[in-house]
Amino acid sequence: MFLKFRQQVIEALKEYGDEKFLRESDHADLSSTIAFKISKEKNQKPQEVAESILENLELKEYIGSVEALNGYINFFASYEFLEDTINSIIDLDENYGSLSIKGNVLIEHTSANPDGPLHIGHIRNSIIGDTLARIFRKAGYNVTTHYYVNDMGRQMAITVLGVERFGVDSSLKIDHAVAKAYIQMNKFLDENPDFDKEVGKLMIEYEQGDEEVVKRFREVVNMALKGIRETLTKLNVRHDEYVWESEFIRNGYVDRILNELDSKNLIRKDGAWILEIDDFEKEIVLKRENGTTVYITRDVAYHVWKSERFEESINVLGADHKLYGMQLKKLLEILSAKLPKIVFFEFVSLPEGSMSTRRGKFISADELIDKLYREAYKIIEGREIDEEEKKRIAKAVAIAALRYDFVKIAPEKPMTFDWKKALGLENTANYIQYSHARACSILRNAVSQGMPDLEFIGEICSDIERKLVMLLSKFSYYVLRVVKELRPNVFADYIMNVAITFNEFYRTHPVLKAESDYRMHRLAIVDATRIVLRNGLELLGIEALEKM
RNA sequence: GGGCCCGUGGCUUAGCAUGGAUAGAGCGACGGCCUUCUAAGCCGUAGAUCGCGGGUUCAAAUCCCGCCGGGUCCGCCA
Repeated sequence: MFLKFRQQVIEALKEYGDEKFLRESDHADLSSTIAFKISKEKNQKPQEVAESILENLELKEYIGSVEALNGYINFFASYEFLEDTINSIIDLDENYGSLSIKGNVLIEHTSANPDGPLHIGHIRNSIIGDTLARIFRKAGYNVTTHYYVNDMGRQMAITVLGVERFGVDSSLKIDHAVAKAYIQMNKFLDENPDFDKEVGKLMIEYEQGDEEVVKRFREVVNMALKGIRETLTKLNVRHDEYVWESEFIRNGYVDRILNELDSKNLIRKDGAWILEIDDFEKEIVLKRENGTTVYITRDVAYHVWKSERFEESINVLGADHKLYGMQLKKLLEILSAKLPKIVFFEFVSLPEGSMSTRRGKFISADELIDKLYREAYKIIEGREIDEEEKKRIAKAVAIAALRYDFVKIAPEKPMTFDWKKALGLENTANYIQYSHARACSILRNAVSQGMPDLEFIGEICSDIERKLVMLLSKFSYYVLRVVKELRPNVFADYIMNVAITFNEFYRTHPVLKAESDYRMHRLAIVDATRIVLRNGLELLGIEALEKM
């Protein structure tokens, strides 16, 4: 709805309606700074320019009033806008906030090596990727999500050998058991450098598609994947497909792109196959001297494959892959394939330094989820709710806290993990869930008292109610911002603001005890807020609990 | 050494793209609020040289240059 208001403001401003000068502000529902710009060109005072623009404005139905103040042109929404906002939220219900942008988009995220469990760095990727996928769907896109399984690397050969040599510890969750074998095998390799030959041999055999070896890889990769998938499910993260990189060797795409590059005379073959392009600072190896391909070769093939099937694609990658991302795009450009948009996020590190699966230095997502669950359970332990319900709530609260803590931080900010902060449950996500539960509670009580019709009345809105309704109107505006900016944190922030403003309303505006018109009016606001919070939490992959 | 990213109250952080009206929020601290729709809540108070220095501008957290601190990349690794 806010987008409609915004559109009307742009139209009203006519030749001055450049979006670049529109600002959200505390002083107005929308304001334009265009007068500052023009005053410079015309050598007039901003306020005078603003006033003269004001005189020629053509107001639309959703613009209630306009003022020129300190050089700003301030727009205020009309009662009609407020009423249409509340009515459309209640009418559209779970569809409120949707947009109708069309397009097929592929979102690839997480894609952690199947050599152990997901750790808290991986899940930053998962949470950003999954939230983007949800928001893109809300925006109208046809979204497919992929987990790209790196089954071909050196680390996988080591993992396979590790599992075979040391077995899997059945007392552990399967992916943790795989990591244990992987760590042991790395240690073994450090102590027995000769054994490295075996690793190389296995890699070659796997790439050549040796049936027996493929079976061995599949078994181990699937073990890790099974555990990883369980973790992702707990996090409410689902991938439509798991795409194995070896697939692109087997289906001919790797050969295809190598031939294409070769036919352009871009490959120097001196043992290894090396890409020759002048404008790049580093040479890129595409095939090792032993004939096996490297990661980027298969990944380029995968992206060419993507490019043939999807209109757009988005990758979520750690910031350590920035140079890699440029190399990948460069190659795709040469091959005339569509380029992915890449969302980079900075590292999650531990106070003592960065994480490493190989060295066994990481905090697993499972461990964090487990500890959060126990914290959440402690809070409701003593309450009179049945046991199953308690567990369900504790689980939802734990995942909410976890997802929100990650999604709220702008991707480009580095994070340092801190147990004490991570386990604090009396803030952020739970506050939003709590606000939603509160709204539900009011509505439940209203129903039990015989619910009247809901009827929002623009004229009787208090300042706080008005502020809340304006905020509710901005849902799709923020959906659109995330789609354009690929920064899901701005949506997380928006939902938090709705919750904060709702609580401000809750405190100062009795609903059930209010008199006739006010009661209906406020119940409509509560219901609309409930819908916005619920739809918003859904986009964040957080369960909107009705009771807490 | 070169590239990229980050640096905003004690802590975490929004705002930076597109310069503009008092730098917004949460945690923590301190003081208060449960005979009133869920206290996982609410109210109040204290707390900021927006890393440092220059520049552009009527106006800079925001743009430009230099520097400092932290991270990261620069593999026939993935």
